[in-house]
Amino acid sequence: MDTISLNEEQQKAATHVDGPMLVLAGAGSGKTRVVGARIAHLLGLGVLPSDILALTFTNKAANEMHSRIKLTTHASILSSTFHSLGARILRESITELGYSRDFTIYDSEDSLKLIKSCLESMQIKDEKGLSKKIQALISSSKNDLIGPNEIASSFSSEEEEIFADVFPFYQKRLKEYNCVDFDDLLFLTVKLLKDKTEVREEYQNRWLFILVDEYQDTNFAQYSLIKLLVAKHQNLFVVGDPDQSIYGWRGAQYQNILNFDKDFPQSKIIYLEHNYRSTNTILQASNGLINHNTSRYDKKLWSQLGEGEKIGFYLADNDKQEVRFIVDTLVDYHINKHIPFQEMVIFYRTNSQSRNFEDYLIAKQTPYVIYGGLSFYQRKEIKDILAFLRMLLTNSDYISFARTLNIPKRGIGSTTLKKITHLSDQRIQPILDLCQQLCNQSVAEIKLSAKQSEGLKDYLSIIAQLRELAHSHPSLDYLIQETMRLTRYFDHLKEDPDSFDDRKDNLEELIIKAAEWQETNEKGTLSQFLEELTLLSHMDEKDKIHSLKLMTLHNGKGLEFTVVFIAGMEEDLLPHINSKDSLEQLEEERRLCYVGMTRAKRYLYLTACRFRHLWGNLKMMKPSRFLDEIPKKFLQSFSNEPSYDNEIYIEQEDHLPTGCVVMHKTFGKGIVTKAYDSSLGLTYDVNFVEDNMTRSLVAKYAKLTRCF
DNA sequence: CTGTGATGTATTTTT
DNA sequence: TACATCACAG
Repeated sequence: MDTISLNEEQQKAATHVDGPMLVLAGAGSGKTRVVGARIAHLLGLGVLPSDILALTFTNKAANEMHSRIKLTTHASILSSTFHSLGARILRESITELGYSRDFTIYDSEDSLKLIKSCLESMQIKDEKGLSKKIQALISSSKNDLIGPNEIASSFSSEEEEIFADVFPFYQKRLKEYNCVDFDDLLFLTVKLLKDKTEVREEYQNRWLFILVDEYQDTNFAQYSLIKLLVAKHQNLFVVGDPDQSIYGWRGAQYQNILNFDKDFPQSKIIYLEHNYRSTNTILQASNGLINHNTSRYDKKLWSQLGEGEKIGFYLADNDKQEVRFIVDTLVDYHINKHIPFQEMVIFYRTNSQSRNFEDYLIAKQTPYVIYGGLSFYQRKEIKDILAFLRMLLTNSDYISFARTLNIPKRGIGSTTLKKITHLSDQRIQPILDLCQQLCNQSVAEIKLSAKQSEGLKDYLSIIAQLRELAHSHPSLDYLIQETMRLTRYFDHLKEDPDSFDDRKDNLEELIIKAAEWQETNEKGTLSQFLEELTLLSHMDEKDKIHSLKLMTLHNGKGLEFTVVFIAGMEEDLLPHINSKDSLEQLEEERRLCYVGMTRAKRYLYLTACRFRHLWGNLKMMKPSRFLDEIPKKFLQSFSNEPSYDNEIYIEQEDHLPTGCVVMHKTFGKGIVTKAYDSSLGLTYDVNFVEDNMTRSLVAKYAKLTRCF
């Protein structure tokens, strides 16, 4: 890669060789190029590709880095996510911790199921989302490197008390099943490196140059992993931007980036402030916003790309209108300004906001991709088949066992499953071994009906047949087809005719993906295939070209688009209602907005609604405070003026909840039965006491007063 | 055991 | 709204 087209600061970073370096890279300052150039520079000096490790947060970023280097230098370096690196180290050395090397990786869904089963065994009722709260507590505990036996003994809530009991139990079960969860990939790896000297030294010698992208988003476990790996050679090169730290809720500590010079006293720091992406308007508006954060180092991003267009602001009456405005505008840009759809993005705070867009995009026949939500590999039918495949590699993975046992229906329901689990747990006997035993001889604790016994035999025979097949190294796609054939999976799917076609398509897609994977990974094993799929994220799915993209603001990090829309710029949505408790959280919301804005190259639009459908109700929204924080001179309003007096309308407290008692001048007392959005605006159905009639009344015309 | 409808309950971001 | 769990009937 040529370093000639780099600016002075970029060059300094790219030609750095020994010792720790921090590159504070503002949005759009060309950090990807710098990292690529620096690796190329190292290789040019004779550093071996195998000496270099590049760490990222998503597989997408890792793959891009890998191909970038491959393209410019023909060298193949190890470019990996933190989690994949953890998996790699554990596959080599986890026996030191008493697990076996063929462990299974549980995704969040699997681990939640395990937590639920732990709660059941401990006879704790899973109500009010307890299991999910426990899951979050376990996750953050592991990310803070606090193990199940190191939990503090004072608790601020009942949940925490339960968590303290469940965590050790959960972790014990994971080990018995020879499984690790996502967080274990970091937690156990750090534990391994900390506790086992030989293992630590081995990995400290393996990579002589380590690069980390998005350093501001590292949590304590990731930070510790890095520190352990570079302890010997100290050749650490990190890139990041504290203003783009948006994963605090997941344990990320942007202080890691601010403390870099203290952690690594010999370090050099480079500031990249020349922005090559956005117009000055977009940049200054973004700066104006982020300046409202109190705890930040001042940074002055500048651009030479000229002033550009003003930032568009549109205040819609309701969410439907917002969607129409955004999509219509994007289509207009496509047709009249000839901007390709893949250069456009719609950002929003929460995944649920994507639904309205999807409906309208389909209606308008506009090509789009939604990132997030349920990813391909999280779909029920895919996970079912993958769970069968997992059973070929383990006798003890209870979650996959429980998932597959009754497919197709064998008359073995939850009661029997519980009995089997309980006994397997008591005896510390792998679940499949116990089932084998149940088939061959009678076991006093569990009596099976003839039908159940037959069913269990059938299940075990399917697993045995597939294992034998797998032994003869068939292609993955054939193995998957055989799994579906033997389990008569399509028959199972036909029980729900509505979803059958979709699910069948997805499974066919899975077969194709497996075949493709096999082609690119000739020596790849089933175990590697499954691991890779588990560690994929939403962003890793293939780009659909010529499509406009929809995603949450979180998923926008690291991307850039010619046209950017940020929808739902409303109080309680952005900043999100759950993030308003503390200044710290509020500032993270502001950074999130900043990240969204700085994705834009040329055109940026912010939109908000006066009313929005939220969990089945119409709710009045206030424009986001962030809009006020952007200097007015950069904004241009496209808002439609409502026919009624907006001021008065806004002053109105909130809309009337269903079920509340209201008074009307002519009809008297009534009860609100429904609130909805008609063509005339907010409308209520009111059932009046006097004549028991329900009338529809438009809020802005009918004067309804609430009675308490 | 399994399927059904009622009932409750949570709606932030994800490797 | 929409999803998950629960209670109950077949």
